[in-house]
Amino acid sequence: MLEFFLPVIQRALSSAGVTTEKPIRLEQPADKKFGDYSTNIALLAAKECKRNPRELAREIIPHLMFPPDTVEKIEVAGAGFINFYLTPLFIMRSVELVLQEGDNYGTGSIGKGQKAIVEYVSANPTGPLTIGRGRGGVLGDCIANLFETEGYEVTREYYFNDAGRQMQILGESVRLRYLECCGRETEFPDTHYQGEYIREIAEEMFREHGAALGESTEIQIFKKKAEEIIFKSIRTTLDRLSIRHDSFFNEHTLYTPDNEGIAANQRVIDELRKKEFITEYDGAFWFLTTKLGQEKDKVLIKSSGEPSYRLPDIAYHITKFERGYDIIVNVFGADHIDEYPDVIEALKILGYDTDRIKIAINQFVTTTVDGQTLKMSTRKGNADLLDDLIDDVGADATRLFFIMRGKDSHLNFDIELAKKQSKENPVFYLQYAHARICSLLRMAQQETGFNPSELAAEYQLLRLLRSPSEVQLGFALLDYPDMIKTSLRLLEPQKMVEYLHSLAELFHRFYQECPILKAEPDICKARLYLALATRQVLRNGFRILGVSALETM
RNA sequence: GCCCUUGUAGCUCAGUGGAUAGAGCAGUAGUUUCCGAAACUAAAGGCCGGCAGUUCAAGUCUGCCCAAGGGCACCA
Repeated sequence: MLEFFLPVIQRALSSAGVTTEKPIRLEQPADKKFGDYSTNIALLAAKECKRNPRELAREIIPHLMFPPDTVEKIEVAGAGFINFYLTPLFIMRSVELVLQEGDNYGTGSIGKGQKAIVEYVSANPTGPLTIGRGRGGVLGDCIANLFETEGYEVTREYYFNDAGRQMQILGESVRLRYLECCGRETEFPDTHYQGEYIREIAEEMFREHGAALGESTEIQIFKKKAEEIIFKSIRTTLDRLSIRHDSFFNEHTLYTPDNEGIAANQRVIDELRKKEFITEYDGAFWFLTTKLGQEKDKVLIKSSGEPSYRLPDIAYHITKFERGYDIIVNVFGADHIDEYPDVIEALKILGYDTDRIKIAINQFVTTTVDGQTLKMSTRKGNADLLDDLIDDVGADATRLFFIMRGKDSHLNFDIELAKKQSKENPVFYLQYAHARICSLLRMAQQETGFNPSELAAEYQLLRLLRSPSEVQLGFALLDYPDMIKTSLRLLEPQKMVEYLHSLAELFHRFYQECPILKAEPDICKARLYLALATRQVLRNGFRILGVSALETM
């Protein structure tokens, strides 16, 4: 609806000679008596022109030129709001629009010709995915979907490091477990990976090689094998949730010299040094963040000569700019929250446009069973695994639960609720609405020979739909494209979940109040149209969220 | 001690400086000769953590305080 209203309001303002710096905003008043849509632009502009807001609003209204049969009434209300009331016919034409555009309904062109990169998951292959990573993974996947829907060319990237110290420890952990398989006594340090999966990898190696690797202290072979197996398991888990990546970026490439013999990491050091933001002391190279008002400088190259994680992080982000992305989105968990400010500062110093970088941080997940919060521990490796959660509640519930709260909220994952087959469970409620429509259409086809594809000439029947529950449902359909834009702007798929829930609710009410197959033929057809359009929007929304549209339940 | 996030109905949560603060769930009272009741309707439920401030207008912005979670390495 933004696309419908904004140009009209814009033109009215200039034709009425009203100027304002403020962006025009269109909102849906909570109370329908204040109209279907409302804008406070007169209030905002009044301040700038030092005018009475209500007077100003009254002056603007005659300049609002809407196409015929669309806006029924325009009113000034309250302190100076301009409220718009749509005609029922215009609202019901949303049904026609939805059916004509089908799977494309809701797609937009904000990102046309632009490239976006969305980075998510990015877990190093040191162990199976945890539930916390899962939330970030689903969030990232949905955000990537939203960008695609708005016409961006999207790259979904996974950044990982298979060369660092943690990976050495991983290799060492496997080696020790392997020696145990060979019947040797070992001491397994606390600092090493405790999980059962380490033992499983060791056992597999023992099956393949017998005790032959026991004499070697070289851990490379253990590390390699562990990486291979763990990465495979990570990808299998992601696959179960339909989380895809089309690019895997190995941090190691940033250490490797390019054509000119200089590694990306080194370039960052060189460039920052030119800007006088690098100093060497205590045997290490420091990024002088104290010059930016921070308490401490940050180490970029340790005294051992190895880069700290910050250096490759900066170099990595530079590659995102160099690879020509217009929008750079990073999705990560709250535990990485302190990472990005330094990266951003460094990029700013180096002259990159950091406004193009958007960060989506998701808060932690706790799981509750019977109201009891399970304390998760990676060490114990118990209730923490994403795979176990998917086994328990299924992929659809896992995905939807991860994004049905704002990403900034700590998520309370109620396992029992996720399994319930009733309206309390939002996953169920959404899918039920879809299945119910499918069932209705199947029956319509049987009993009345209803064929959706043959009705193209009968859109005028929609004007028969005038009852509140019909009009409200139609109105909701109209809202879907704006909802995508809002979700995208806020990097918040939760908005979409909320919208779809209310859409499902409106459908259930309509279904309850309006007989469909028993209505007289023309009304029956019009209502089937409405149901069909609702199903289409549910499907389109489900696709963005990665939830399956079940035909029966 | 410092930084980030959160605090809104019994519970889980929406709320983009605007109108009488909204949903869902639970609880209460209703609704099946009838397309999926796996659903729907209605009433009820509030000191928006607290105190000050900015504004014509504050749940929303600012400051301080309280509480919960997370982060504060030459780990990633």
